[in-house]
Amino acid sequence: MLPKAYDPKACEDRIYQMWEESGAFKADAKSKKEPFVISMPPPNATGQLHLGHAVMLALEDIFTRFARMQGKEALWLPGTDHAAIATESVVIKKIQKEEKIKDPRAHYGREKLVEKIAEFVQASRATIRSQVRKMGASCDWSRERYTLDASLNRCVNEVFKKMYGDGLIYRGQRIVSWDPKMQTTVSDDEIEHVEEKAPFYTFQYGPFQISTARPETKFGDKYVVMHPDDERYKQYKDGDTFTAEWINGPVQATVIKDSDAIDPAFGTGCMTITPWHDMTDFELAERRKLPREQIIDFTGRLMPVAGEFAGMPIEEARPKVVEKLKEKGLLVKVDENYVHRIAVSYRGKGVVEPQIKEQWFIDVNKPVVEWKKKKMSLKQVMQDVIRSKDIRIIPERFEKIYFHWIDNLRDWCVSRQIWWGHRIPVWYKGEEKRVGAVSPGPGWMQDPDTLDTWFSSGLWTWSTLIDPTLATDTSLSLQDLLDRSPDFQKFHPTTVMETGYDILFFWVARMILMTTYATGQIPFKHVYLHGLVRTRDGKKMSKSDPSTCIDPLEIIPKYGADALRLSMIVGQSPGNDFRLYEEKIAGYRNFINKLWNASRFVLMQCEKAGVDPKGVGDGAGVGSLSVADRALLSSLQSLIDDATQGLKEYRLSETGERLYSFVWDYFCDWYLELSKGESNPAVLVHALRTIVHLLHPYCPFVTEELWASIGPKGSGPLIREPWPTPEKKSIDRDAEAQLQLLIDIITAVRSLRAEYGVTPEAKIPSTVHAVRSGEFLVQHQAHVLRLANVSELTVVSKAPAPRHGVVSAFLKGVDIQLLLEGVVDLTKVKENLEAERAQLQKFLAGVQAKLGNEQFVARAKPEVIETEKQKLADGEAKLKKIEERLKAFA
RNA sequence: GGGUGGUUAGCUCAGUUGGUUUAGAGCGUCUGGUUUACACCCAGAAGGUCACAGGUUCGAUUCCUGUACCACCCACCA
Repeated sequence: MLPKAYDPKACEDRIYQMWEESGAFKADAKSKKEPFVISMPPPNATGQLHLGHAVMLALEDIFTRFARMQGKEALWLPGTDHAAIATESVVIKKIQKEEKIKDPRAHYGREKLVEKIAEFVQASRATIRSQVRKMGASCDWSRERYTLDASLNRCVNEVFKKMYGDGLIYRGQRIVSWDPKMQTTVSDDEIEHVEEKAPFYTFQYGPFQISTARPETKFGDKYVVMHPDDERYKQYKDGDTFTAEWINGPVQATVIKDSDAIDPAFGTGCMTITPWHDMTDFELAERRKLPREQIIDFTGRLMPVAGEFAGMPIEEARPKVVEKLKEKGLLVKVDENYVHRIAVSYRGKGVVEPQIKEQWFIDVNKPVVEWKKKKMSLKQVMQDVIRSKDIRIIPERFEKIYFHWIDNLRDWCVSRQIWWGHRIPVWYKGEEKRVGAVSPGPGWMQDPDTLDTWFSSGLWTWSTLIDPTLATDTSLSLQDLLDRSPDFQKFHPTTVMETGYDILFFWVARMILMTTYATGQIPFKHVYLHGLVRTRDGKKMSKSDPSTCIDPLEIIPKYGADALRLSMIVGQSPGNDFRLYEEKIAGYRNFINKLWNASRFVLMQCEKAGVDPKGVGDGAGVGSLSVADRALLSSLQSLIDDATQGLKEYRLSETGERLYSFVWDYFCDWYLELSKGESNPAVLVHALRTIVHLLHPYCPFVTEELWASIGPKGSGPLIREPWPTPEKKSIDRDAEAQLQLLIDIITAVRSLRAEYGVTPEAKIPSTVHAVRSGEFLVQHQAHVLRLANVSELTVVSKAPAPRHGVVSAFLKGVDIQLLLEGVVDLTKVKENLEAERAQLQKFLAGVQAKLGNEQFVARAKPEVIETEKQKLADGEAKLKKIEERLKAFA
């Protein structure tokens, strides 16, 4: 016999091990079955799993288990990401703290530091692996990958080479966002904008007044820009020169008229430019072929051009420069309330300084990509796959956001000045340059930079499917690798990419870019974006604040992985953030326990009847069915239908709720209660088996544990069981309607009891007393019941302590319709019926109008029209019945 | 500055192309209860002008327009 409460701690690890050893997670590339593939977004190998990962794992596991049970060849490929900047900065900080080494890069040198990072990553990957298992993730560990694996590195190098050959990768002097703290370039997407209040100074610059929040960059400014239509400056012409007294003496300055760079309504309407340290200024300088000069070095200190300020860090120099200009009488005014946004590195949190550097870029506008028999740019391909619906994003609104992002997309800077990552496969010897993974010979030096981490993760859906043994054969081309890797052939494109909406641009867009280019295929058919987990107060969960932060590793032992999974899935809709807190998780723990106890009850009934639950065979020995049995079997069919349809359409929350409500509100509260009068063990077992199947993707552990007790003899684990299909022959709407009527009557009697204040001591028999007295009427919907008639029911009730007095009678086959006779208050009934008729007629007219509407019919899906027609038919039948009954009154 | 989402019961949220939902759930609150699984339970109750203002419609929480507040994203305001 099962214990009184479900204990997840005692089962989960054992069950997971059983699944893993049974080979159920392992996908077969030779299988003839339709593939279903998810590439797990690889967690950063920098530490621990958090709730964001837990949501991802729960969602993807549900998709995968459902597909597997549906008979698809399901592959869920797990892995980890080397997370270049993030990892390097974590390890450097760690060394600084633990080993008290100020500059770990200088201290250890490249080779040794990379080794140390690799060690750290090894440990972290092991932690993550065990944590993913704790969530019950049914992923194929035999195919686990890591973004720095040799075979993935091969793919990175091959793609780089191909892009270089196509002229899509180029090296150039461009303005980039430089993180002086991490000493590397960061990409546009790795920048956060933080609001900051800073004094906004206006200075006299020759005859002009210019404003700036960054006077320390202004040493080399020799151009003053204004809008060509600005009336205030119409006496100046483009190219006019003048001499202005400036920070370190007079400068020769030139007037520039430009309509793109300047907003005449802002400030004084004119500005000086600093092309080396400002994006807009850089672009203007590029257009006009203006000279540019570096003012701030790569460590964030002023260069010799600053004269007496040279060598000072920015924060120190700024007030001093202002002071000097003030002394010279050039400070016009200071706005202390000015608020602007400063760029901060997402990872290192250092203030980003635009700098001009030689970097590697991917050209997103060059139309050299072969796609659908046309030459397109990377940008165009990225737009095309979404616009043509090759890839569908869920929820759809993110498509708009995606397009907007692409419209503003500029060339992607892929080189990083850090050591942890894929080394750029380019070699130099004097002026010569070669692209390749290995040195072309003596005297060649490899580019010291590494690639942006998203370069390799952009290949994730397919680089993970390349056969690692083939990847060692350097004679093969990229196309050969794709053609000859069985996994790639079977499992690509993947089915669905499930990830947080926060990395739509970072990652999803980049996978589309890299994969379409490198393989000629889309990386995935669907993108399912989940929301971010927040605290009860709607704040972001942060590790730095443990009071608000829920750690999945503390929750799982306490409430079980199943409860955690449900709490993150039900009540959550794609693309929207959701709040998680302990009471919610406890609520689903209660549900798991309810299911557990319902199963105990079923097993007890079997024992009582001398039936072996494992011996219950589908179809055989069911015995005679009561109305309640038929109603249950019938509603199970619609449940299967709804669950299947819901999961197919990724409506996980709704489907979870439907299953929850079926189990608790229907199966437990009604069917099991009715079974206390008289039970049919075969039906009980059959129903429970179906329920456990349908719930398995959501809560795999408890259902698997129950399956061990109720599954047929000789059956394998639940994870391998086929998904239930509805049986038409079990559908019995009459039985459902009759049971519903019974439920309605019982409910009505109960509320009657409450209304007349029957003493609590009287408990259930009080219902009977009330009924027997014949004084009370039950008014329910259009029916007014005289309870004297119902009193008949008590006679046939034989249950020792009937919880629902009327129930047993029902099971004995008393025709419920009889109860409706002997109506007392005829006028009331008539009124009710008439009201119901009026409402129904109105409704039917509405539905008819809808079906008659051409626009609706043209736009609606066939199944929607079907349901509308069904509504109409049902309504008309009901109306007919009402009419008949009304006729009786005449 | 541009864009997206949100605003439904004390709290957290559902609500599938306008009507059979006189607005639903979970938690919390209150009342009553240990009954052949389950107190991680059972039976009930209270609690909502579906943010506001207009419009379309026979009918709007649902569609349209505007307003307010909240959140997020994007952008080169010096």
